[in-house]
Formats: sequence, C-alpha cells, structure tokens
Amino acid sequence: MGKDLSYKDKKVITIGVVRDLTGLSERQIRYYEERKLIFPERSPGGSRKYSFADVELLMDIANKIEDGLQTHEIRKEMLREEKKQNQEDVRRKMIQGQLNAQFGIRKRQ
Amino acid sequence: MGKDLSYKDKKVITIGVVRDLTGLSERQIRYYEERKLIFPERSPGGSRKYSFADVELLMDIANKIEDGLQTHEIRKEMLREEKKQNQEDVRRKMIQGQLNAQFGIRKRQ
DNA sequence: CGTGTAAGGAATTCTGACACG
DNA sequence: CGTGTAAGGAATTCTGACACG
Repeated sequence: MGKDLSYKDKKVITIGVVRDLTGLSERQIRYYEERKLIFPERSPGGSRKYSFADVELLMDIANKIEDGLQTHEIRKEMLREEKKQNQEDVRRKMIQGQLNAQFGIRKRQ
Repeated sequence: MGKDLSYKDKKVITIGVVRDLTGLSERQIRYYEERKLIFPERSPGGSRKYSFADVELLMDIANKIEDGLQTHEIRKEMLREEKKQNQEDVRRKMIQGQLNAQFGIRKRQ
C-alpha cells in the first residue's frame, strides 16, 4: 500500500526541460493542459512540474495532432482508454480478493 | 550501442526540486558539486540539471556527512568504487570478446 | 482551433563574498 | 570544513490578451 511512485511518474520536470525533451513550444504544452490532456503539478510558487510519463504522453498527443485529430477527440480517446484500464484493474482486484478469501491474506513483497 | 539513458540517469531536475526531494539546502547541494562529489549538467542559461541517480547520490552523501566523514574522504570512497566498477566492466567485456571471437558476433537484443 | 507573440510581473537560479568556527 | 545569509543580476515561468484563420 502507498508505494512511492517510480521515477517515471514523479512530477519533477519544469516546462523548459519538457520543451527541450519534446520539441513542443511552451505555448503548445500549456494549451494541451488547458484542453485537459495533461495534468502537471505545481510548485509552491506556481511553476508546472511534469513527469517522464507526461513527456511521453505529450509526444503521443503531438503525433495525434499531426494526424489531424482535434484536442477534444484526443481527450475522448484518452478517457476511453482510461476507462478500459480501470475495468481491468477492477477485474484484477476481484480475482485477488477471491484468492485472499480462499487462501488468506498474503502480502506480495 | 548509444542506448539512450533511462529515466534514472537523465539530467532534467532543477535544484529547487532536488532541494525538496532530498531535504538538503541549495547551498549544500552546490557545495558538494564544488567538492567534486556530484556533476549536474547545465541548461543553456546556466541552470543546474540533476538526475534521479544524482538525487540518490546526494542522500548517500548527506548520510556520510552526518556520520562525520569529510567531503574529501567521501570523494576518495567514490573514486575507489568507481574504479572497482570499471574493472568489473573491463572483465565483463573481455569475456564477451572471447565469446564473440569463438562463436561470432551476436547482438544481444 | 491551435499556435505565435509582446507585456509585465513574480518565482527561480546564479555567482562571489562575508560570517562562524 | 561545512553551511547560512544578504546582494544583485540573469534566466525561467506565469497569466491574460491580441492576432491569424
């Protein structure tokens, strides 16, 4: 429980570095946030912080934009995938619950 | 050949985030660099960029300082470990070379 | 719709130095 | 030796707006 996120998911990268890593403009990066495609954290002072996972997501988004998709379509795609992922999680947890009920609680290390 | 570094080794984190991640002061972080214990990259504008590996290294350094070690002792320790690591690498590569000579070049995927 | 840009301000980082010890 | 701090400046980031289309 409460496992600390791996490097990939830690939000530690500022927008300038993300710009360099992705090749996108800061304007584009902020705009995709405005359109609810990406969700950086904020420093106490208000600076955006991104993870490596965010960087990869941004490159996916950029590809889809190039393919002519609009941001709201990309958003719908993402929500669909998220939903599917949640369903898989639920199924996995239900099976785990069954196993625990049968054989007792055993924490995986 | 030329494999791109994993997340752990990419220098993308600014000093403020490193401060928050390690609990060290910016002064301390810069000082350990001055003492050649840590080697951040620089942005075009001159800002330091650290990797997650650097963050972990800084926490090791902090522990050793607390144990009363001086920076130059810590540096010697690190150089010793680095040397040992290099020797291991050489040995590994020599063995690989032998195998290639015997059985031909085969790239590991 | 998606992106560029100029504007003004605030947060962030930098260096070199003085201080304590 | 290791660290804190005030100082001044430069790089970085922020927001809201106008522009094009």
